[in-house]
Amino acid sequence: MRDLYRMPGHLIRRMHQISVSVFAARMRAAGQDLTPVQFAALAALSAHSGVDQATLAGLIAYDRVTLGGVVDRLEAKGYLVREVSETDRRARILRLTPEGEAALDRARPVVDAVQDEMLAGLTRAERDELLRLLHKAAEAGNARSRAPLRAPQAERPAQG
Amino acid sequence: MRDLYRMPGHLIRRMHQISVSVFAARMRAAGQDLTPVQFAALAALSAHSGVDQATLAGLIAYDRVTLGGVVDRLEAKGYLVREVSETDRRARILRLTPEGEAALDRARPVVDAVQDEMLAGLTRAERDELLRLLHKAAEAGNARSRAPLRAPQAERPAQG
DNA sequence: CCTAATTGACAAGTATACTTATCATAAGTA
DNA sequence: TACTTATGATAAGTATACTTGTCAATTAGG
Repeated sequence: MRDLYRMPGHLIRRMHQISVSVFAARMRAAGQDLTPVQFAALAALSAHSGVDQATLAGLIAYDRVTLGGVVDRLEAKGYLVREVSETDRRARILRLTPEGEAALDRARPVVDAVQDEMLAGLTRAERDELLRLLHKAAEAGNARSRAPLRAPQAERPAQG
Repeated sequence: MRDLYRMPGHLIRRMHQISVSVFAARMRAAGQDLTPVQFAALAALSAHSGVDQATLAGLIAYDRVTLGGVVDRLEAKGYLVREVSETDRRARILRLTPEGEAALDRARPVVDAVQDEMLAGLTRAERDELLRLLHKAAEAGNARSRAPLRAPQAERPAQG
């Protein structure tokens, strides 16, 4: 069997762990209080205001049940509001509040810095190549995930 | 700000999600019941029998508290035993049972198959390059993780 | 030797990230 | 229209994956 330390699964998990750790550290240093999924939800909601929870989950590739809890916490922070849809009373329509938009704008530069720091060990060319390979592999594996990405086609072309 | 779908953090998370999903599906199909971290713990313990929990956590780059719960569940399954160390009464020495060794041996080929399936969209050359880049980035980011890898130097040379 | 700092393990709390099941509502078909 | 299926949301349960705090035991320094 191949060495644990050479397994794609192990290395992906390590990079995810590093990513989450750097994200938390940078957010904390900036005096902000958003988790990665909370940021993703705010960003997607800003671009697609008025979608329901299930649609938002698809836009950022999260399980609907998981996203329900995330939305709970964002609502508690006053960053978004839930309204019952007028056309489908099962659905909850989500909208950012001005506070939510402000929190998102504050977070954007911090999140950009996180992306650079987590790949600090790679040259620029290597980062580009890693990004290309991850994008290709993630696209190919989308259906194998429990929560496939369901984004507008225009936003996820086949190659980066 | 760069597109969410092009962010390293997002793509890493997606690949992790796909990895975990494929792992669970393959394990289930094989009639086995191990999670990724449980497998990693068994594999590391098989190679380093008799280490304590904190050392095992370092060997697979997990938080000590998290690993405590993992070990609880492996103990409940009868895959390992905990003994108080004779040289340090704070420490719990871990050893695989024959059932644990058997479960590990059954899992190995399944886990190997998972590694291939999660990168199904890439050519062999691309997989090798992705692995190299992930290894390099993970090594560089090790200290930025909350639970750095503390493996014997011989088992993690700088390049794969 | 004695105090201080460290370490191994665990408790409690938070936040994902899933599972299955349930409920209400919608949409489809006969 | 009646029946069936599908869907949006939530509840309950499991398993990470961390945080801080506590306790006991060990080690290091003076």
